[in-house]
Amino acid sequence: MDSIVPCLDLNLYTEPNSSSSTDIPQKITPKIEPIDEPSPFLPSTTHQIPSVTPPSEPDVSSEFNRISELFRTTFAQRLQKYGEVAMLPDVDSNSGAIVPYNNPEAQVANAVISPRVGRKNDQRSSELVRVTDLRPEDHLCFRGRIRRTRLLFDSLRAFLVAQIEKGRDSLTPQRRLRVDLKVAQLMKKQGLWLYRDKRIVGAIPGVSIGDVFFFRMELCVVGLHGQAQAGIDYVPASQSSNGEPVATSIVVSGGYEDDEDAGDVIIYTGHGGQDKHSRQVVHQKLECGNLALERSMHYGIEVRVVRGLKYEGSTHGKVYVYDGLYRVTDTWFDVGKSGFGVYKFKLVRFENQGQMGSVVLKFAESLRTLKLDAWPKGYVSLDLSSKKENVPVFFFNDIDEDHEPLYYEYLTSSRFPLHVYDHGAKGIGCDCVGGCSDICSCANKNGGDFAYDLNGILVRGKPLIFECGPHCQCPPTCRNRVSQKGLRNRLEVFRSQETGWGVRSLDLIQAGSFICEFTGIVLTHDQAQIFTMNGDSLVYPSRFPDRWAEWGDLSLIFSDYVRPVYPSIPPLDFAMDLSRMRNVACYMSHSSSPNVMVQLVLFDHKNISFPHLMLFAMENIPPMRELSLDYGMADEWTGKLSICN
DNA sequence: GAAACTTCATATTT
DNA sequence: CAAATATGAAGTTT
Repeated sequence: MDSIVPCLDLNLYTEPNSSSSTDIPQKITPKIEPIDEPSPFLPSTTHQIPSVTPPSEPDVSSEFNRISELFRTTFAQRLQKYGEVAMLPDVDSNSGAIVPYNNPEAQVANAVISPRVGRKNDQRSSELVRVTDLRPEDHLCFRGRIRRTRLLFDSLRAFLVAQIEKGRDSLTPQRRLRVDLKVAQLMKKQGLWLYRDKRIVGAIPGVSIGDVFFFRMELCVVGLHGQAQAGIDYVPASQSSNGEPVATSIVVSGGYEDDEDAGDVIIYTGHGGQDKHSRQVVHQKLECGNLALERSMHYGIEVRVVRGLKYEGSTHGKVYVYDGLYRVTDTWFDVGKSGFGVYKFKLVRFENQGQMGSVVLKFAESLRTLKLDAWPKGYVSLDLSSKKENVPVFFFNDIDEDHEPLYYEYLTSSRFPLHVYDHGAKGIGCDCVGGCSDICSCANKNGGDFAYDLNGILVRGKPLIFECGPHCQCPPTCRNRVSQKGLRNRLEVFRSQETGWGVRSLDLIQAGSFICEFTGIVLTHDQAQIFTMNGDSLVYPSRFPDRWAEWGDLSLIFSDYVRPVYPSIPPLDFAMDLSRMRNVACYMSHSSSPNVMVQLVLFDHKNISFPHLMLFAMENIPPMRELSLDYGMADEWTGKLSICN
């Protein structure tokens, strides 16, 4: 069962008319582009290929029409010739040619990621599998694996960025470093790239539609798209059981001028034919990814689509969004805008998939500038914080008339008992008048490092972080003030059928960045006792598990990694009263695989028993996706995750 | 806009 | 002949 299709004639793609190959002119005139290696679908006399410019000459397009026609008829002929044997199952077929995907048990076993064995040089397996019908617990398992992998990628990147920043002085010229590549390389060396032992056709288990990636390499690491640069990923002919390549995923990043992206329907340009400056300068050939995409159409193989989108706020102005599965429905040879031959592929999105992530991103972005009367129905309040936060906190409910969140006073920062501040200002802050550097006394309290990189990304979770604060001499722009500055993303409290209340963001939140504080009136142990007797429910911060330890846990990369234990702090012994004053954080739902975590921070006083509860993103959180926290509650799946590891 | 960068497929050499 | 090595093409990020 390891072959995807019965064997075909391996000579299918070699030039059938070998006698004529020596007649092909290498150069005719500077204006005419010879095709060095004619595809079998082109006429053997290639010197009639149209001139470079101008593209609009009538004989040019007619010549291309002729070639295009020939291309089509050759497809048809081949289909006629091989169609009856070369059939891969469609999604609903149970021919079994793709290694088992009708047996739920087998699917999981089949696609479980195991350490590479027996394969040399980190090569990917050529074995095609499709993973379907995941049970909820399977999905959680795969999701967890993706999550841990991405957590490692993101936090390893933050770590390396911080290291580089630290070693850099202002005199030496800045080296341009590709930290993303470094991260990918390190992870690959440790065998941490996912799905290398199977080629997955269709969805990657654990990757959801709408998942957002900041780096192209991250797509490789999670197995979504295996090419570091090329837009078409495929099983090469040499690895395929029948000698034919098969495409499994594409990235639509706008690098080709002839692409037409209408969302559900994409006219995708094949790759090749470009010069260093991404201009089409020669005709494309039907080979590599182009041929593979054509084969995927022939066999009805679904293709994953990732879109590269412009996005302000990303370090390089671009993000990648997984938009789901498409099928190739048509292909033809065309004259591109620059006048050279390009292969085109029509891709149509499968129905009944979730909304496209790229659409959600664009929608959330459009809300920035949209007039209020054009907003969707359901916005009860446009700012729960009444302008106390930097950005509005929206309140959305299109389900019922429950307006409860409106009835609380909004608290931007936790209110501690007065005695917490009762120590005088001596020895609290640093004296870095001109801005903080490595020798800053606050940095020293963190163990000699700043907890954040220059972009404000948390480098590594710690038991407690010391930020500079009101008692420091440094300016408010100091790099060591991140969580005290309040919201940066437009958050939204919303009514949900499943979770009652929930929180989501209208902005894309990058992994490792600060989201908001979890605020309330802080009660000492004794005060809390009295409250509990009155029947009021309180939140006990000590119940939040140490999720911070996961952010920046590099033990899989560096064998000498030790989990940070400094500074050691006593167990939290206070409660938070949310009965009158609260902020957006308390509406976050619980999850045992949360995308938000608690990091304790101190900045306006020095009592380590009463730190602020600051919330940071553990993943890249796309707009409109629900934020979740681990409140330390038992989870119904907890006992069933043993198949994971 | 140029340089740095990595992977992969294929071609070539040992 | 298999393994090692070289080359070119792919496109993103700084």
